[in-house]
Amino acid sequence: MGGRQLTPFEHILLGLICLEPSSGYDLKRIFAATPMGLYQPSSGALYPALRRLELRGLVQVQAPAGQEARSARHRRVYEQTQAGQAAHMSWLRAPVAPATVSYDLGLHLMRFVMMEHLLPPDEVLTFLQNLADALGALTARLEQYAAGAADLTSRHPRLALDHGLEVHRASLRWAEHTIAAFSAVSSTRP
Amino acid sequence: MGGRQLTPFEHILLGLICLEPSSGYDLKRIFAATPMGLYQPSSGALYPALRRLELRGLVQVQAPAGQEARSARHRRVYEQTQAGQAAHMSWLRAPVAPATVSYDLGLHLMRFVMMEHLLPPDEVLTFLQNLADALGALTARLEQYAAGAADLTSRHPRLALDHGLEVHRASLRWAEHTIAAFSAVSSTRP
DNA sequence: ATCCGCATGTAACCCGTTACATGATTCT
DNA sequence: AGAATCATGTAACGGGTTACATGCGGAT
Repeated sequence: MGGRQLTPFEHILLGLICLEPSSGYDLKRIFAATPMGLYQPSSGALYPALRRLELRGLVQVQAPAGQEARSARHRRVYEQTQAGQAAHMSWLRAPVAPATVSYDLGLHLMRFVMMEHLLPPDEVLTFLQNLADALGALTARLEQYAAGAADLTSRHPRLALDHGLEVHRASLRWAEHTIAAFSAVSSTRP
Repeated sequence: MGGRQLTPFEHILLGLICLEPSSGYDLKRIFAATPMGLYQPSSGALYPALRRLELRGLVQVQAPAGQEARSARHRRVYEQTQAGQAAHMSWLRAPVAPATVSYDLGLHLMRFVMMEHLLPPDEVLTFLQNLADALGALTARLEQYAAGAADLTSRHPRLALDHGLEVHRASLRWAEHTIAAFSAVSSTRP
C-alpha cells in the first residue's frame, strides 16, 4: 500500500476521525478549542493531509444520509475505514522508544488520551509503565551526565540541565501517580 | 538586507559561532556531545544554513592564519561579523511571548544558556522574570480551563491536562528558584 | 442586496530529512 | 596500499506555512 509511515499529524487526524466522523472544518475547530495543542493547523496542512489519508484508504467520505443529502453544503465528512481503524489501533499500541521519549512526549500524551475507550485497562497500564521506565532511564542518564560534567566555569548550561531534569521528573511523577490511580481502580473493580 | 527572520536553528548556529569560531563539522560534534539537544542536524540542514548566514553577512569564513594555511584541509571555519554579533544580541534580548511560551520553552532555555557572559546579570534576571510570568500565566490559564471542563465521562484528557500543568509548574519552580539564586549572588556581589 | 461565517482548496516558498557523492588526511 | 575518519556538499522528496481563491448559506 502507501509506502512511508504516517506523520504524527496524520496519526492525530486519523485518531480524531476514528473517535468521531468529522469534516476538515470540524477538526479545525477541535484544534482551536483544545488548549493542550496550542497548535493550529493551517488549511494548507489540513486538507492535503486528509486527502492523503483518503488515498491510503484509511478514511473515506461519509455517504450523505437521506434527508441531509440536500441540506449539507460543501462538507466532506470523513469516517474511518477498516484499514484506518487497524492503523490507529496499531499506533496506539506502538512501543515507547526510550531514546526519543523526550522528543515524543507530547505525542505520547496524545496517544494516551486516544487510548480511552479503545484499549483495555491493562494495555493502558502497560503503556504508562513503559513511559515511566523510559522517563526513569532518561532522568538517570541526565543525572549521570550532570555528575560527570561538573565544570564550575559555566553555570547556565548546568542550570538548563537542571531544568530538563526537573521537567522530566515531573513527567515521571505524573506517570507513576497515574499508574497508581489506575491500578487502584482496576483492583477494586475487577 | 535578507528579508525574513532567522529560523531557530539558524539562531542557534549563529550563537554557537559567536561563542567560538567553528566549522560545520565542529558544530556537528557540539550537537552530538550535548545531551540537551538530542537533536542531530543533518548535513543537508547544517551546511545550507551556514551558507545562508554567510549570505546575510552574519558570519564569514576565517582567513587562514599563517602556518595553518597549508595544514588546514577543507575546513571552512566561520566567525561572527559585526552584524552577526548584533543579531545574536538582539535575539538574546527578545521578549518572552506568553502566548507561545510552552512551544518555545526549549528555545528559551537555549537563549538562557547563551546569555552567559554576553548579557549583564540584571538583564538575565529580567529575562527569567518574564519567563516566570509567562509560565505563571500559562498555568493559571490551564487551571482555569481544568476547572471549567469538569466532564467526568472522559478521564484521560483530564489526566493529560494534569500532566501539562505539572510540567509547567516544574518549569515555573525552576525559574523562580533560579531567580532567587541569581538575586542572592547579585546582592552579595554588587 | 449584501455581508459575514462556513467550508474547501490551491500555489509559491522554504526548510529539513534521507541518501548519496566527493576529496583529503591519518592510521594500520 | 587500503581503510577509516574528517569535511563539505548536493539532489530528490515531502510536508508545513503563508496567502490567496472560491463558492454556498444564512443573517440584517
